[in-house]
Amino acid sequence: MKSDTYHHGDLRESLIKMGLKLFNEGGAENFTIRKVAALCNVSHTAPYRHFKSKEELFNAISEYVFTKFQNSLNEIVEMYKTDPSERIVELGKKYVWFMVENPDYLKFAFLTKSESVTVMEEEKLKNVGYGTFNIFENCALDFFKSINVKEEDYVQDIIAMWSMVHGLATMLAYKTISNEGDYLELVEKILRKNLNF
Amino acid sequence: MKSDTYHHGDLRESLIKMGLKLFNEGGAENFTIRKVAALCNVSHTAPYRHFKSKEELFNAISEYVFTKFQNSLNEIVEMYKTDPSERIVELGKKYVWFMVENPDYLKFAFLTKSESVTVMEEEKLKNVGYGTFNIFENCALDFFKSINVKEEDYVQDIIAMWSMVHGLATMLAYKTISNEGDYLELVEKILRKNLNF
DNA sequence: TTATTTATGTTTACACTGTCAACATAATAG
DNA sequence: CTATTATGTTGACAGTGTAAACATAAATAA
Repeated sequence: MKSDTYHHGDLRESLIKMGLKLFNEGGAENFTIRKVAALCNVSHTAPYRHFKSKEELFNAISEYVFTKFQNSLNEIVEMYKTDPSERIVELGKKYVWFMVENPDYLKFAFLTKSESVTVMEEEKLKNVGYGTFNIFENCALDFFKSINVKEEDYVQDIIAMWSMVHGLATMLAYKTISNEGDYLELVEKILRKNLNF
Repeated sequence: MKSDTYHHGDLRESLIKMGLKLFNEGGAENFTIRKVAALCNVSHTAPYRHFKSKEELFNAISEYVFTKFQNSLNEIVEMYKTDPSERIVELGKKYVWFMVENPDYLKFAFLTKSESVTVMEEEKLKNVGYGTFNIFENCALDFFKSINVKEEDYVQDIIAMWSMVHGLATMLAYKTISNEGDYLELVEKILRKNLNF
């Protein structure tokens, strides 16, 4: 695929991966179009043939990361297909695990500059947000059907459950609470106790 | 206090407030030392007499914001001194309210670039994080004493409760879930139901 | 095949950024 | 009053995002 020729061969993909690498290594400040280009052995304006702006590259990376995240969650969904309650716990654990193990991925994909994206981009970001939320939502609905819960409480219960998972994940990832030791055990205990299993 | 003289009079304070203003208006990209200086009617290097670097100004703003946040929470703590359970709910509501109403404050104070701060600064950031957590923790302990909860479950229960509050707050602030309508009512319902009142 | 269009990359240029060094002025201490 | 210190300004520099003009390879039409 790659060659020593004038053309790179797969620059778009490389830019995304090198951009992510820079991000993970040195944070947002290290994420520079010119550095990304240099890492791809390409002139500093070459990226503009593939992305209209730094922000567009950023959004592409965001999409790339979120796809990975969602795939990771969907693996769990498949794996525990036959056990709705176990699935909820494992999904929560996976969610927390991914955030803790990839804090930079999410720091930038989830939280950074959602205020400076255009309306369309914002819509897309919201969707990836909804994406992971929806995966959980569907599993939660399955779970609720498997036990006895009043229909009208579905939405609030789902929000409550996911809030806890999401809150745990962000606090652990950002070290608001310590994540030394076996944090997954902590997560599991908390989920089992509070999700009424 | 202010004057038309060579010296500004209260530049440090002004830099913090104008920096915050820029941040809230246009996000991180709008937060530029030179713009902050311009807003204070001062040359573009004047800020360096008060802050060693952009990051130091950033941290000062962070501290300023978090102090406000904590004061806001402590008001609730005082107000509901005699009612431990009500206090928990109101504290959670205030937390969510502050995050939703000031998403940019927190987006930058809470989440941005915790990877690029020095060890000492990181320690400080963690402390402000612990700060709000501790306010809640103390109230939660009061509450647990007022009802019957096994001692050994304190820690996990507190984490669970606060995870939900924090998760709700971030999801609402970042619009992962819609915050149209009366979101505080939603928060209150969820808290009351899940905090076993 | 050859010729032309399109996709992809490079060079150059510009305004803007953070920050340093040298200098200027005001406030304060002796 | 004078010297020191705190605070501000000017000018410079390397690094940034990005637009314009140019170059080359690849794809397509003839």
